[in-house]
Amino acid sequence: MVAGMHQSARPPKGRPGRPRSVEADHAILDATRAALVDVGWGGLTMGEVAARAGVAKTTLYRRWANKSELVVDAVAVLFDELELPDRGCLQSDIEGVVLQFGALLARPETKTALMAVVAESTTDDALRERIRSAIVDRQKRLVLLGRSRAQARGELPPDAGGPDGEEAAECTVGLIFDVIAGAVVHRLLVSAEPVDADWARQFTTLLLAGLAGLKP
Amino acid sequence: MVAGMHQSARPPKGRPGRPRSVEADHAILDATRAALVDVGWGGLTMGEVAARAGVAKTTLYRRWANKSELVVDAVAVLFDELELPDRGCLQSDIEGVVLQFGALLARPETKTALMAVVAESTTDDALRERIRSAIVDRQKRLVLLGRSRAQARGELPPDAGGPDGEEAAECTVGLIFDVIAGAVVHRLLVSAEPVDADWARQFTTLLLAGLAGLKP
DNA sequence: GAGTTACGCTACGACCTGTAGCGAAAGAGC
DNA sequence: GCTCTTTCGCTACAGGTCGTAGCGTAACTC
Repeated sequence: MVAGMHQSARPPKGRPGRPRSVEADHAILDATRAALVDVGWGGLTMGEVAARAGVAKTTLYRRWANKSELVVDAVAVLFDELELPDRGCLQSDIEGVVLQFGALLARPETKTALMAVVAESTTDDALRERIRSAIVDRQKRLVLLGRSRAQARGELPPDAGGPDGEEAAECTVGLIFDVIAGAVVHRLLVSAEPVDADWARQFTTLLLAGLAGLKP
Repeated sequence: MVAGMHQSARPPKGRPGRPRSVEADHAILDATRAALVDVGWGGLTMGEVAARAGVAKTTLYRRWANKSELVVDAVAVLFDELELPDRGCLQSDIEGVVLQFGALLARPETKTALMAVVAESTTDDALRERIRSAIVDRQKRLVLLGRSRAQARGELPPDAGGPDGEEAAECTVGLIFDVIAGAVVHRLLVSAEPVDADWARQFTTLLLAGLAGLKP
């Protein structure tokens, strides 16, 4: 389990009253993922999650306002398993993380849930913020790490030292993140084709060399 | 209006019986888009669409099996407006289409609907096929056109003539499509930041020159 | 005119949502 | 131990949506 929980309120302080059951938390999130596998986002209901978790429906509503927020927390922990392997060169590092991300998104829970909550977040600002803090922003670390590692190896130029250097670097990180994550998501969910070693290599080559240098 | 309709069955043949009302078709699709703007995907109901269109709810169900299929047809026509401007060089052509695609995805109808139907399609094969034929495949023409135009200009190498040349070319087109569409979608819907001229230029530069040549 | 199909309307059972009220359980502080 | 506070499971509920069935009527073909 990772440091930060994403729940609405986190009362495990030394305050009076019966504390919230941590087992119930785990049971609910596990049940949510299991139900997503079986019935998908469209068929998921709060009642069924409660039944699977062996918990009253009211308990769910005491912690999450609706289905979307629950599902975000249920799948968020899966994304924390991602890590950047050190394979010695930037190309291999990127291929590795692309394959990991592809494998994660190929799982039925994440596949059906991620796009759904993103869709819902277009009309729900609180949900978008929750997605950002619980999932998206946490994964930018991979881009930052890979970037600094490549800079240390001399594969990428170091950060510009100028006054706007830092801002430009952050902007570039966002761009790279959108390109990598976007391409993998689109390949898997829209084009519905697998993210395998061949595709990862081809994509990474394009990312590193560009269209101009694609066919040497 | 574009050549092919995407409806389930298209009976305007010379067959007996009362023909389906074309005005009802348009009214329903218009009402669907309008309702998407007002209430978003989550708040959209078949009953409301019917009421807005001035049509009985049963009429909707006679043509579309569910909300997802209706929405796919409602937004599909918007994507046919995309076209590849001829601005003289590959970089400008790509920037132009990226900006167009970004503007289209920034509209509230498409923003809230596209991800939702894709999410639903992960557990509904018929829906995925409908999305593919009504939206996705139709836009690959842009990549193909831009590619052949760039080849004619000498900006990209011509198709390999070998036995696997055609297959490799098709594979590359798919890759480029996933990268462009994926990056724009991710930027707009996940990162929730605008696709403006600056970003389009930065992204296109990365796409053409690659990470290696990003900061000259 | 006969046959066929689409339309609007109403009604309906099944389901999901989100909330309220209750008594019981599980902690903190004294 | 005792009180206070909060959570828990349970039941019940109003409101809304889904998708279908049945009916009489409208529109079109042959």
